[in-house]
Amino acid sequence: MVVEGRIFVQSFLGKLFPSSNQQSVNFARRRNFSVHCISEKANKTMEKKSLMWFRKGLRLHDNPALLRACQGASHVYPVFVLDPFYLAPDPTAPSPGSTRVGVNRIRFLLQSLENLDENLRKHGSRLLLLHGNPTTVIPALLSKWHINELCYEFDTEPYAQDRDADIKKLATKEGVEVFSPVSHTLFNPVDTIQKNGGNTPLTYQAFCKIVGKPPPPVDAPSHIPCPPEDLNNVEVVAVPTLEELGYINLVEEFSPHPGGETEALRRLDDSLADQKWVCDFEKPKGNPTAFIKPATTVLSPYLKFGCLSCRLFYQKLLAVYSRSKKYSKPPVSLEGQLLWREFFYTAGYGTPNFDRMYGNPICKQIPWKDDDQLLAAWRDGRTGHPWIDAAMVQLRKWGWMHHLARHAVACYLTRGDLFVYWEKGRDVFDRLLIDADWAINNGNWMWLSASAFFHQYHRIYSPITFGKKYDPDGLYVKHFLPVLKDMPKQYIYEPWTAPLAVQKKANCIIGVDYPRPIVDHAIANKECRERMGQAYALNKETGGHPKQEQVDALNDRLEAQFPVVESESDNAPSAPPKQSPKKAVKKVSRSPKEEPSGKRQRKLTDYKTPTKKK
DNA sequence: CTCGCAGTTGATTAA
DNA sequence: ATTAATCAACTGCGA
Repeated sequence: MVVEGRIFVQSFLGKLFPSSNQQSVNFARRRNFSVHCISEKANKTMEKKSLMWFRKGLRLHDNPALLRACQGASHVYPVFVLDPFYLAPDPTAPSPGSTRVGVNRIRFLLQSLENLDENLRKHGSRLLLLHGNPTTVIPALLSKWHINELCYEFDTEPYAQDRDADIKKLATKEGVEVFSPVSHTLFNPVDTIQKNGGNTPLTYQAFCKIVGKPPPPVDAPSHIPCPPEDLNNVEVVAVPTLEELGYINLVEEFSPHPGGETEALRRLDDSLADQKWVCDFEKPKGNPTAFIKPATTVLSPYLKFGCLSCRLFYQKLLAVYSRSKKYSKPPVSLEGQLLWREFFYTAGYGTPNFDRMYGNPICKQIPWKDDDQLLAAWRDGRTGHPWIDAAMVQLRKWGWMHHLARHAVACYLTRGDLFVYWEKGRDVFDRLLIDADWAINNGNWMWLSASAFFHQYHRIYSPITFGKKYDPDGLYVKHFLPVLKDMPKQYIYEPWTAPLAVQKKANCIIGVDYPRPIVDHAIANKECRERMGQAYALNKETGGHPKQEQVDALNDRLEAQFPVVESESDNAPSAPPKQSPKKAVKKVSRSPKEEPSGKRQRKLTDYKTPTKKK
């Protein structure tokens, strides 16, 4: 994959006019000529007509593909192709959105497109929006509009690589010159891997040593030749509204982060204006429960869609640093965050099957559970652990949560408590996050599940104490889980420990209005660590590459060691769980003997009381 | 003033 | 980019 990628990229970045293609050579001569006589009444065939294909990179600033499209062109056609599969409502999905994407990210995309159109119109141009599958639409447009240059930003994701390879092949065959520069990332992952002797750097340190300084951003084009009035019967559409796409009666709270280049640049300047905050920034010290004013820049969704150039961000950030004698450093600094992004892009580009466990050479092979009930409880914010559930509700409603909240819920789903496949959690994030980014999301899920990059599987975030240490009053929980808004703060992270009278007074009966915890963390995390220990041992024995049968066999042994017991009558003092049968409380327990709820209850009651002993 | 006790803080460590 | 247990060191306070 790496080798193929390198050859592929060099073939169109290194040589602008592949000599193997006679038509391109001819075109190159014509184009050089046309630059000189552009103002003359030149023959129509000498005109350069460029199609600027937007995918990510939804911006005018630092957009080398757009800049190139504009150079010496008589017409530039700025195109975005809306894929109906990406947009169409899926009524069977667990939350509003299409099969692939939650409604927040669709909305963010539509806002970004609207803003891109506005910004193009300020230059006398406009966005040409079409519905369809880009693999068929783009080649059709090339011939309909007699395009002779196709420009788009290089994209390293596997889906994009395949799509772009097909389109480039077709375009080149038709004599269309293709220009596809790197501008979504600071560095070209191809170069970085090459600099590292053909090996993908798999530690942050190694990566940082290799890369050096990124190139500066390029200017926005000063002049954008407009597309002609006559589009040769090609139907373009206005940016649709959510309602027009079929999203009606949406009741969910919307993301407070609107899309668009203009908003991105405003937020960038806002964030960087506070020099002290920028220079003191240390990611691990951020407060994941801060939600009115988040503890980070929240520029990630703008970077994901390319509303904001990471190179502009980097340049402006270093300008702020240069005005200060002291500032934080990677990996924890803001610069460090941009480098983490690059690190995962490079790892994702250079690693086969980066988005899977099987067939992924850097991923520990672990017999995770394929338990849809546990997964659904986690996904829908009804694990019974308020800190986890609040974070998952924030994800669904806002399409965003703080990095450390992502750590907490990812750890909980995988190696910390539920032991469910990291790929299942990855899918949920990929659908709901407005900043969902293929490389970063997969990289972080492997990190948090101790499948790759990070291996200290004993380091488990507590679903009770981790949130509490940042927000002892539980304001974050109460905002996203209003059912708990009247629960006294000493019980807010463990409401099942509240006496029934307290639950009644708070209008929240545990097991009725809010679920009981689906696992006892004290027991579950112990079991998870045991499972991880055995899985790591198997990986070690087999040189890191156990066969699938060996993983399955270990799974069978672990299932025998840790039988799943359905809870019988729940005679805890705080009322029986009624709710739907789907919510059957599953307990993870070392042995059935430990099951009596009296004993379990005592363990779970281990919280600090404010009362003093005498 | 000192002692004992209870409770806190911080470093260390094992899981 | 962890937590909980442990222990030494320390604090506050009443006797």
